[in-house]
Amino acid sequence: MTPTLPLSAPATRTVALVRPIAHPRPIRLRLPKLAPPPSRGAQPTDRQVDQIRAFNRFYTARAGLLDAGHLGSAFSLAQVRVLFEVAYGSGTTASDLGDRLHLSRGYLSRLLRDFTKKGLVSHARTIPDGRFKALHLTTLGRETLETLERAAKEGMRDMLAAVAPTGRAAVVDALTTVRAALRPRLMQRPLIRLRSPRPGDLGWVVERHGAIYAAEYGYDARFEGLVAQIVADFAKGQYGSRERCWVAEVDGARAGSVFVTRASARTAQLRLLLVEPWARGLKLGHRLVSVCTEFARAQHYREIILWTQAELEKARHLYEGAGYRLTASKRHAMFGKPAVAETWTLTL
Amino acid sequence: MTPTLPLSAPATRTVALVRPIAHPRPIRLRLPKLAPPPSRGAQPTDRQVDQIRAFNRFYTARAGLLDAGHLGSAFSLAQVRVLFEVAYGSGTTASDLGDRLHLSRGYLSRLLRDFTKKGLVSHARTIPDGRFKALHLTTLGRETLETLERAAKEGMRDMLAAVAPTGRAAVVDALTTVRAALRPRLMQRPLIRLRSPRPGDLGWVVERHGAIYAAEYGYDARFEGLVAQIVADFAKGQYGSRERCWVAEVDGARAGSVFVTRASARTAQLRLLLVEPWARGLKLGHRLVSVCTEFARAQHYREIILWTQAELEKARHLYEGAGYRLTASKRHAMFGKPAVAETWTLTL
DNA sequence: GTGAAATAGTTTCCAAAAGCAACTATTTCT
DNA sequence: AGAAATAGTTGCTTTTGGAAACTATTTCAC
Repeated sequence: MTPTLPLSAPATRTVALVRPIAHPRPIRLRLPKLAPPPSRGAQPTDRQVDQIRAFNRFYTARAGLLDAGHLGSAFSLAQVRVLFEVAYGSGTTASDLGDRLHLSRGYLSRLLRDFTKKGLVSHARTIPDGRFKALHLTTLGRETLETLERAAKEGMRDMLAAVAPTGRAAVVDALTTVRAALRPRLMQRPLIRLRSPRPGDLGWVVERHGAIYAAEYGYDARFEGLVAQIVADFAKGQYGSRERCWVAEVDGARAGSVFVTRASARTAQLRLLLVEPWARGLKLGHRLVSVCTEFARAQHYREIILWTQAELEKARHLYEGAGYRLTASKRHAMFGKPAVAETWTLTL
Repeated sequence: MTPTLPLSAPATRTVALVRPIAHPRPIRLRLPKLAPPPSRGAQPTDRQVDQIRAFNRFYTARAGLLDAGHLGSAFSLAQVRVLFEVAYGSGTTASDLGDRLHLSRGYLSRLLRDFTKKGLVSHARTIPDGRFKALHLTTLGRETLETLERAAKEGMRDMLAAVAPTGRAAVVDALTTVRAALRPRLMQRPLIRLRSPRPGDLGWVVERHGAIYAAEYGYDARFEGLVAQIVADFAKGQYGSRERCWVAEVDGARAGSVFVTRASARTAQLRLLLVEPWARGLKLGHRLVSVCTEFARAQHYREIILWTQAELEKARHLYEGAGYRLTASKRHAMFGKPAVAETWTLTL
């Protein structure tokens, strides 16, 4: 499951060299000046760490405390967290709760006792194993939590309301992405969805192709431009429902993309298959390729092709596993370094 | 300071209507299916608030506590925060500190007394107003903090190291954007920078144009495609150093863009001027337009033009203030609704 | 099966964390 | 000059939350 690169014409594009002729300033052919990508080794850079810490100082004080809704209520932060966890994972046990909230067994026990006394929580020794006590919120408990939640939501709503309305989506998207990316591996199965593009998604595809291929393979600005061209052509909608794009979401955050375009009346082309580095290993690439094959079949294409680069090892495996076969290859140096472009074909 | 829309040809583009001819399935001309933008009123939506809260629960427990570096040290969270604030705003007073950290005066006083006793903090009654005491870290204090910071950095580094290397930049970018967007107005002057594009930035320009104009003006997918086309052309680098792009950063987060392209040998064109909604009111638009004018002059263009839409009120004012004059206008319906495209010109 | 070890939860005891209100020292405002 | 306000300190208090000893149940080894 790797991003892969079904891109435009493998034929070497001739770049017109413009020589200074009659202009006040000599014109050099120069790619739009793209500052070099900040190099990234195996370890996060100091700058990255500093940026994250700046965010933490700024954000956690503001949102972290505000978010519980305990301010102004009769409950402490810890109490609210417990109440919330009981509600969320109804039927959990005390020790499970302690693990999740990092509270000592003793303290937690006392908190729960108080809640029981106040009639917010009920616990019954119903589970096969008699040592456990399954925790549940009573109706009163749910109502109480409801109130707290309302306050918390209000706080967050106010925070977000301070941002210009059309800027809010950017904030929410960003946080969702962070959450998905930092999600601990193997913790719980993430929710994966394929959906149609929304405004901004086409640009996102360009951005991520540009950033990821620059970082991983050292491709230069021309590559990002090429992706923009492909996306622009797609957006023209020239071939109506015979072309299509999907965006893959992991836990609500954009994590991948793929396009099917019309190469000819009988040939479909899979393009711009991408999987975010942080979302690899979830079989996203596999699902994206599959949906393309299905679509191409449903649209009565006779075959589906794709262009990729030989160096994209994982992508090649993916295509091979999906039934594609290598049908052509050609050297080129389109993106700033020698490479081999390949054509793969799947007969439908 | 508003985003504005110097975009492509105001002439109405003829859309070829393809009629079903000899194909198994009727081909309808259809824009790539873009799901409608989630509608946003004056208030943040419930979904947005929920997403943010999901992030908070996930993140603040993890990073907020980890980030102080107090774990394993002899200091409590509060102590580290105080130490940090003293170092950061050297010379502040105790009450200022209390406000920022939300600690009671009494508690804070005691913490500071302990620090003084341990020789980490010095306070002198040097300020004109003898009631205050200016706080400073001693050399020992700085060394101590250094150690704590190192631990904190290590924690964050580990967290980030769990993300695939090429995905880290996305996480950092996202958090930086959030911080910039939520920065309290009027609190402190943000750091503004104009820089050359980096990999991914061109795509970002497309994305933000698509998302913002869809939300604010209801433009459809064709608009985003058009932006992609402009960006793709720019990336071809056909006119070398006579074309240029700037990305505006606010506190390290991308907040705006502008391009100058070659319309003809003597005419430059300002394009894709954009200011993120959350960054408005910082004179970003003004600076972006200025830098274009300067560049066009330096490149010996005779005039600089731009295309925009009549409905973009703030942008028009911006251009007018920069010396541009309206030289042509034309009705069209390129982006899903009737609009008036305008050409503005500035003779250099 | 039976005792030993392990696990879930409870309780007691205690230390640290942190607020409150009364206090001093200085400044500012009549 | 005296009153009111502000910065900081100190003593007293409550709350928070951990450590370890304790009970109840289950599982494991023999």
